[in-house]
Amino acid sequence: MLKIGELSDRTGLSAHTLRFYEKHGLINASDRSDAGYRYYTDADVRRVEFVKTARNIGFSLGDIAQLLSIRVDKQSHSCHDVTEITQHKLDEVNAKITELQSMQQTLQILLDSCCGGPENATHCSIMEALEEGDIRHAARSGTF
Amino acid sequence: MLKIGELSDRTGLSAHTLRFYEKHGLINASDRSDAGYRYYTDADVRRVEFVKTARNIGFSLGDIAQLLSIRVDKQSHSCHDVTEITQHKLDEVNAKITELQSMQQTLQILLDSCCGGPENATHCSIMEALEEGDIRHAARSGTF
DNA sequence: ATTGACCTTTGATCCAACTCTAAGGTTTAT
DNA sequence: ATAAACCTTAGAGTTGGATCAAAGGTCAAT
Repeated sequence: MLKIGELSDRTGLSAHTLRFYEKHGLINASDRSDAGYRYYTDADVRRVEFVKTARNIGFSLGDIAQLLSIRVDKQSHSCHDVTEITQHKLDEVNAKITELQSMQQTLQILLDSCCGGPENATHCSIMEALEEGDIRHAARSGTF
Repeated sequence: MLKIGELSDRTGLSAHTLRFYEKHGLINASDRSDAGYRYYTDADVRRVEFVKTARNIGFSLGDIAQLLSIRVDKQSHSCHDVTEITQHKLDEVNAKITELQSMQQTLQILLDSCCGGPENATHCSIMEALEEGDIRHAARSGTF
């Protein structure tokens, strides 16, 4: 049985983060000491590693909660359930990429249009473009 | 002279957002009534439009603050100053795209590996991959 | 004069995923 | 016995960009 600090060492996640994941229902200590110390088993370690892998791929904690609920009862879930979550994430990622590529294009056009030199900015074409506001295909929705 | 609601109508930004921008130093009312009502000029409208355009491209409010300080004194700034901000943003966008493309690849590989059918998830290859944790090139850093 | 639309301010709330603090209790080694 | 290293909790703070609420003041039209 590992204490939280040992689980932290084992998984590379801070004790803070592990407690945070617990609060959000992703993990749970298999046992507690009389004083309330969390004790973890090897199965708990594997669960944390699963969470870590999913998080590294880019799944949200909400997605991961769903994946975990499939994990504990694979019999009652289908491959379709799993691909649905995965596909949804992929759709999100693709949408974000499209948005960022649009920004990228706009920024590149702006950069190409400006000399970038030590001349003063009185006639800077980037500033003029921002002033005009006639910028093509500027995308925006999420946070960046 | 426009009141904040009129400026809101004119620019499509809510009065809330306009006050928020003011609090963050992006804009300012040219005048106030005795009762404290904000009054805006056409120059203010142009400034708000500039902010809107820059924000639509993807610049952060901090970036926009810098661009605005160039805008009010173009003489004292160079094209280089402007391209530096723009290039920095482009670098950020490119980094984010790279990260997302890595996620995209991983997710696509996962999807390709799974039948996605009504079979139960006992041998689902996505679940197995998450369990193994041997997923190639999973990227992660910023928020997504 | 009163209605209703507008305006003011400060400060709270939201999102995600942590990250940290305060104030204290426990365990282990010396 | 005491110090170091660990653990506990509830709750606050972080980032960015809003968005809203509360509680009240003002203005234009009727």
